[in-house]
Amino acid sequence: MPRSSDPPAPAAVTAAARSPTGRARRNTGRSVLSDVAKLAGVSTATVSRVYNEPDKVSANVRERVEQAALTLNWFPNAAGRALASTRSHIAGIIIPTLDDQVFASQVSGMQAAFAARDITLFLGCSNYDPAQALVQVRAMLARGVEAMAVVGEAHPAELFDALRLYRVPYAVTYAYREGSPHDCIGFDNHAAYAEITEHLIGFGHRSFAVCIQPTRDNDRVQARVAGIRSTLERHGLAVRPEHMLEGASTIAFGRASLRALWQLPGERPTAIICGNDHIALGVLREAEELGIAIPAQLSVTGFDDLAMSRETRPTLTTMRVDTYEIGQLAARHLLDALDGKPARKGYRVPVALQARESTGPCAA
Amino acid sequence: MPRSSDPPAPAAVTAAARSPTGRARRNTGRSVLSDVAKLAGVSTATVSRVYNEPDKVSANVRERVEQAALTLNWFPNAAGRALASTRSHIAGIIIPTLDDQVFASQVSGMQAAFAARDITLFLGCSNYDPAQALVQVRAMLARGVEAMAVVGEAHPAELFDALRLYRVPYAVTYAYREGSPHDCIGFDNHAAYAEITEHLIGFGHRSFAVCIQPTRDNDRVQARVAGIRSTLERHGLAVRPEHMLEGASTIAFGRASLRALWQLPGERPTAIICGNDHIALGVLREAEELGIAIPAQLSVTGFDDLAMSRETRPTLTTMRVDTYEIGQLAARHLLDALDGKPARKGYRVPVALQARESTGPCAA
DNA sequence: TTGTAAGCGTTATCAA
DNA sequence: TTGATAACGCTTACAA
Repeated sequence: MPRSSDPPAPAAVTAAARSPTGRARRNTGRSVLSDVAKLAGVSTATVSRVYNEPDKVSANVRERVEQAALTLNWFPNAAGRALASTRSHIAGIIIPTLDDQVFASQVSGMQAAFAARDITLFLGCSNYDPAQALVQVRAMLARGVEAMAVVGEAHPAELFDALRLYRVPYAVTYAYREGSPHDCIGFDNHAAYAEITEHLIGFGHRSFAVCIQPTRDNDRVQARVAGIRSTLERHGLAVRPEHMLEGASTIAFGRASLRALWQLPGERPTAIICGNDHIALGVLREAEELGIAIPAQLSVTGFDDLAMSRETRPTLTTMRVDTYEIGQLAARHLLDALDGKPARKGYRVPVALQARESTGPCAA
Repeated sequence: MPRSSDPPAPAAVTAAARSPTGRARRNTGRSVLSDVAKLAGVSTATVSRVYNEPDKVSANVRERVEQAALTLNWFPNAAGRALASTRSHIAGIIIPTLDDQVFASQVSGMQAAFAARDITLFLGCSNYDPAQALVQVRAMLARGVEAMAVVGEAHPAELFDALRLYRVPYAVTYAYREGSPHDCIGFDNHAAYAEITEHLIGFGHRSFAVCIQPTRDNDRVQARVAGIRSTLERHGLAVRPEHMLEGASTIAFGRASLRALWQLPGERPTAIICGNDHIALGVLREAEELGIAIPAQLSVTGFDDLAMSRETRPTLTTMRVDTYEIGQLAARHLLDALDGKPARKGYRVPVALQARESTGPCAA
């Protein structure tokens, strides 16, 4: 066989490299397992064992093989390995976007936990588009992922169907919902926003505005809005339609929202519940500009507890969530599933309200 | 063959599934290409063509194959495909950490650009540890990545040797250095900090402090410090050793640094150059606490131009870098290399100084 | 345009 | 403990 690592051979070999009807052998310059076997004077099976079941090989042989591999600069090819075994050592995660720190750190947590078990992570971003998420999941299945994590439940049924059809263990992250058909690893968005709402109602607020991310195709945000609504309802309250604003999770949206709310005719809200700290920071900033006293005239809440939120004047009341931990827990949950361990249905990760200066008694 | 998708067969088949000396056929319940071929009544080659060179197949046959694939719920297995062709359709990127937005958005840019060409991205985080970076690169090579991006040049020689040995096109991102042996796609850290320093010198500052990330194993930060130093030197100036502070890129480090600097005996700096906006935001915040007037008493600069930096009082002078674009450019550069297009040595991405309120004339 | 069959680099079964 | 070899699921050179 005309391998680069073979001993020098007559030119005629080139012709012999062609099999009767098959194609010519490719010459990549890369050594393969059989080269190592030849150099070490053992069979391919033995070389394989050295790397997969080392203690089934005598120390002497093992050393010879490792030496040979080193000289030839060889390491196992993952595609070949995946094909021959049933394991790909690949897991996948689909997140909406890396531009949001909460998802980035979730990926970070999964990555670390999987790496400790020699599993590499395929990353896909759906850009909040269910269709893209489905495409990405299909691509990952084709790549033979052994496990998958997807953010949220708001995905096409085909997505979960495919995962089940191919028996790939998966977890829904970031969101935890009682009664979900999936293994959820995250927090209860509904409860978290109910808690925020109660916190404000406790201060005597009765007129609320909400500045939040787009609800479309986003079960987490929908749950949050539902949490706010049902809590208010229990107190005989509701958010006026014109006080319900959806937009990007940016400082700019927060600023624009407050300005718009303040220009509206009629009664002004005394509390604004924001979809995250970026939006809330924008509201705080615009309030300063408009001369609105916080919390005297207006209470503001965020979500995520960015480092910045402890530093603003006034400091921001928000909810702390450990997304890195969510990633780690999800990875461990999936690893357990791969190990055939009895599976828990999921984990509810706790959130912690950080009551700070931006919320206070209602003046009105 | 005992495939789940095969027509019902006599029980005897189970025995026949064993080849004379080989192992039994695996029964995964998953259809494979040959199942599709059988169902469509064509050869395996034809099925393959339908997906790889569709116009070499008659419309009639193509339709039959696609129908069969649909019924069997089949799609090509990436490992098999990678093994048979020479393409894996995988690229890799190694970044220090996802916790820093600049790297997260770089990954985001690469991901998008690669996805448009049907290439999936393997993600690795080195946690600023050269040894981990090397391990990750090796893992990616084993997985058959077709191209790689690594952040920065400060990596073990073996890392780049391995990449070259296996002829995997790679790019060094985030940093651009004239005369680098690698294809660099990023900005010139040295020049960027030289520009910041000149900006401050132009305001008459002569006593500087630097609050920056750890320089160890980090060529980008080293280049920044060198940029500051050489610029000062040209003006006969230097940073006193006690005014040179290294630490995490956090608000907390910024705050602690300013407090420490202000407690130091001797002449105080009139300008502080920070390694990024987080640190600078901390300095700004602590200055407010300590009653230090900015920029009257002290000028402060950041780096990265976070959205927040436009919103603080005073607003922060900083440098804008488009890291998402760096990711996109890197991906395109690597795609060009894969396409065999004439390779540019790299790209120098521009940075733009955002002169804002936190810098001004030196009062001293 | 379509079919045949070797070959991609491993693992795993069975026999020695 | 080690070796021989089929099989993993696909692509591709060549023949038809």
